[in-house]
Amino acid sequence: MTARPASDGVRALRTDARRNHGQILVAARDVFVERGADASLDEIAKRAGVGIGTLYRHFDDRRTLMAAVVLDALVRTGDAAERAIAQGPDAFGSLTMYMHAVLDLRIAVVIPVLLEQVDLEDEELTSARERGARLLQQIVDAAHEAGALNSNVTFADIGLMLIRLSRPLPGRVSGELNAQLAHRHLDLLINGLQPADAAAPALGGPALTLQDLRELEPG
Amino acid sequence: MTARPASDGVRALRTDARRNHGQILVAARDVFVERGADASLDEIAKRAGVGIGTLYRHFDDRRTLMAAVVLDALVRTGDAAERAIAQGPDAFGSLTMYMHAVLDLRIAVVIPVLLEQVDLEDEELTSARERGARLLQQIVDAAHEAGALNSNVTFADIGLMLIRLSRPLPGRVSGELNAQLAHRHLDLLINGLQPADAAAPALGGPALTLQDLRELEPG
Amino acid sequence: MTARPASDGVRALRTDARRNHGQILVAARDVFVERGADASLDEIAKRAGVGIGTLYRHFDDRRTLMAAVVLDALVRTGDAAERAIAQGPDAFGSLTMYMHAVLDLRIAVVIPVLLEQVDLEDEELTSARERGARLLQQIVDAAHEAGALNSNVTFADIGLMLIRLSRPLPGRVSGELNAQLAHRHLDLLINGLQPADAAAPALGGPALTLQDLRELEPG
Amino acid sequence: MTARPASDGVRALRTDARRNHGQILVAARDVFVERGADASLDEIAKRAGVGIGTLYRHFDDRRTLMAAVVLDALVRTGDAAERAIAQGPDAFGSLTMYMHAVLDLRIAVVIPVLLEQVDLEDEELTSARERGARLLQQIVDAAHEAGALNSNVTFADIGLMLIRLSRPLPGRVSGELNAQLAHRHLDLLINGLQPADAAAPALGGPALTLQDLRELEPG
DNA sequence: AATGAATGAGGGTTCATTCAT
DNA sequence: AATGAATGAACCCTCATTCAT
Repeated sequence: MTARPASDGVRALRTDARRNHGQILVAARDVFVERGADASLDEIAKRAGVGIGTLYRHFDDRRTLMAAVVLDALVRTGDAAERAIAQGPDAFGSLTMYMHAVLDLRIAVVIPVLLEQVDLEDEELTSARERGARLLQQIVDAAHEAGALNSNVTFADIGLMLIRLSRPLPGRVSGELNAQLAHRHLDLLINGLQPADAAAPALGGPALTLQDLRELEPG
Repeated sequence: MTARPASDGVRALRTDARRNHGQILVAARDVFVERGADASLDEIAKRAGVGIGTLYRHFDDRRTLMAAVVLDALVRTGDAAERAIAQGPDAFGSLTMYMHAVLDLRIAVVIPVLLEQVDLEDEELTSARERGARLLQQIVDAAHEAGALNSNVTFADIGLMLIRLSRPLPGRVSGELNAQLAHRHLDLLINGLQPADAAAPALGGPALTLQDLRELEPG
Repeated sequence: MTARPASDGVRALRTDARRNHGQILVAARDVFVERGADASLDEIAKRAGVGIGTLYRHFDDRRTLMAAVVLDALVRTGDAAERAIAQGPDAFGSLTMYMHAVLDLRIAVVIPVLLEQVDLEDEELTSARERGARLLQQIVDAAHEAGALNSNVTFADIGLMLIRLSRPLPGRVSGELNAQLAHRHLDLLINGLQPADAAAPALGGPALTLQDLRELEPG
Repeated sequence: MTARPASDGVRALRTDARRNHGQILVAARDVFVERGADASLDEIAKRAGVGIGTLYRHFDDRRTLMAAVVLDALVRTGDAAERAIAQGPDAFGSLTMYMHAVLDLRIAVVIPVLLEQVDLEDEELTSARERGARLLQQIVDAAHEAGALNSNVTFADIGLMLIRLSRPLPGRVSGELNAQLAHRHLDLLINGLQPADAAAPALGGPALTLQDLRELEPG
């Protein structure tokens, strides 16, 4: 009943492989966020500290790797939806909590970046997408029923605006600032541009001036 | 009144060159919009009906070409601002008119696409940017003074949201639908998510369902 | 008579190893025949049901494996020669029996495929080759002595024509058809192109038309 | 009516390009014959004295290059058929003249080597193939009608035997020797293995001994 | 002795840029 | 000034071989 040495050996190897798998996934996510969907796989391998061949052993090709990164992000997004449903103070509160949570998942930025090139036939991916969609639909429906959400606003509007807000802004915008601005602009969307009634909270995130903007740009 | 022969020759050449310059610029804009910032310069040259060498004679390199395309778009954006100031019914009306007009400038989509890779040191570009910024600042200030715009909302918020809204959505979204959704989402931003008071207009653009979304996706 | 436990363990391992050795050899022969000399060793290992590492434990490198496959084919070819000598109706009959038998050894196709890349220094290989050569020489000599074989035709002519006939034809030619055509063309060689005297047997194998040929081709 | 300088310039450039085109084609033919259909395109480019990019400018990809090499060979084969028809002493003489001529076209060896990987949809290729087939069919028909060719022997038999005879033998066989052996083995095929009647000519090419063969082999 | 993960060189292909004409 | 051929670096991907377990 005691594990034999050989068995130990095998397990150790698998541990290595699993570590590599994880490292590649993390590196891919980071590099895709930084460099876009065209990032070099060589750079990802280097960042993960493995050879390019190892990357290919773990992921059949570029699209497979992208699909894995997207899958990871989708699963986490679904989890966020469940938390928002469970913990939101009311229907509209769940909706805004969900939207901010998705933006907090820095991982989510890869979804719009990679979605274009990924194989949606993949079963795991499909089911993660459907779970996420189902949960968001549920959140939207609840907000509609509570009369808290403009009845014109659909599930797709929420999803697409999250994609717009998740995308890193062009130029020399740091990840940190990107995240702050995403939340600020989400507040803007929630409140609308016109002056809020007294109860509405102030916008979060930095109120950039023209000068600030200029300094962010590449050159 | 009659030009001398030699001068004719020179002037004729310049005319040719100018025509080529314009054709390349138009082709570049179109190709960048269609294929993204990574489009092949060969394709642009072909589309413009010139050799790749001619393209390089007119634009030192890829970034220079991109800068020229962006400059053109910025100038048109500035023009739109002037029209919105002159023609808007009131301060807030000028602001919304400006924002919709920028989205209408299909050319504007190249700004976010190309901005990342462009040399902002360029003098013409800088001055076009400053003119545009000055005019937008003027519009924003007027709306603030009229008490029609949430005082937290800055010039940068407006500019960045326009960038977010201008970007083509990922997936199989046609140019047409992209434009409609941009306007719809701008309305959303203007009104906020919560139920509007009776006076607010309905959202424009298509109210997509989950099913619609799915059909747009690649795969 | 009872083996000691320790010895059992060792012998058991050797049995395993021997089984693997054989499986790899069979898989290599099949894969080389199917995919040509460039076949991937990974595929061979998979086909043999072993890890690639195991393949390399048994065969130092690609050429060693090829040499082993060739050796096996050479041994069988030698056996066929012995049978032809023993069983042929007469000297010329032994020769034709031998030639058809070699073509029947589907294994023989690997000889021309692999011969280019194999290390002929190998001792076992050399001796198998010499045995085969000796036996064929004996067959040829007998046919010459019987006056049944054109005296210009040498051992090498026979051997090389067998190589030519064994090679799979290019294009979408099935293994089955390849075999039939090899035999047909051997008959052609035996009889010559000109009309045979009445006693000569008809050609075996399919008489392909131009149309048949066209359908065999890739594209 | 005198050519203008500019026109000269253009023509000169085209001359360069045409020279490169030809050089690449020749290099490809040689390298494919030497190294087989898997030869590295880099080596071909190097042999032709051009960069790899130049090779790709002239030939879209590997298959296109192969198709061009094959086309060239097919055209020359067709020409040989026409000459054999015009110059042969009689029907059977035209056939043997044709067969020897095809073997003389060292170029023809690339046909079997490359045929597997080439796009037969190509129009030029198709028409060259059909011309060649038509002419060979005509030669075969004439020989049949003259009663000089075994009536069992079809067009396809001739074509396939030429493919078998054209293929370079495996091992360290020089191009020169390969050619000689091909002709010798063609004579063998024409005459058959059994002793010829007095009128038949002796075999051409070297009568290799076992020892000769051994020295040809790799190792 | 077996395993299969890791490696990295090498091949095909694309494309920005240069340069001879 | 226009042309388009040439170049070669860079990228994706495959596979023979090594090595830790």
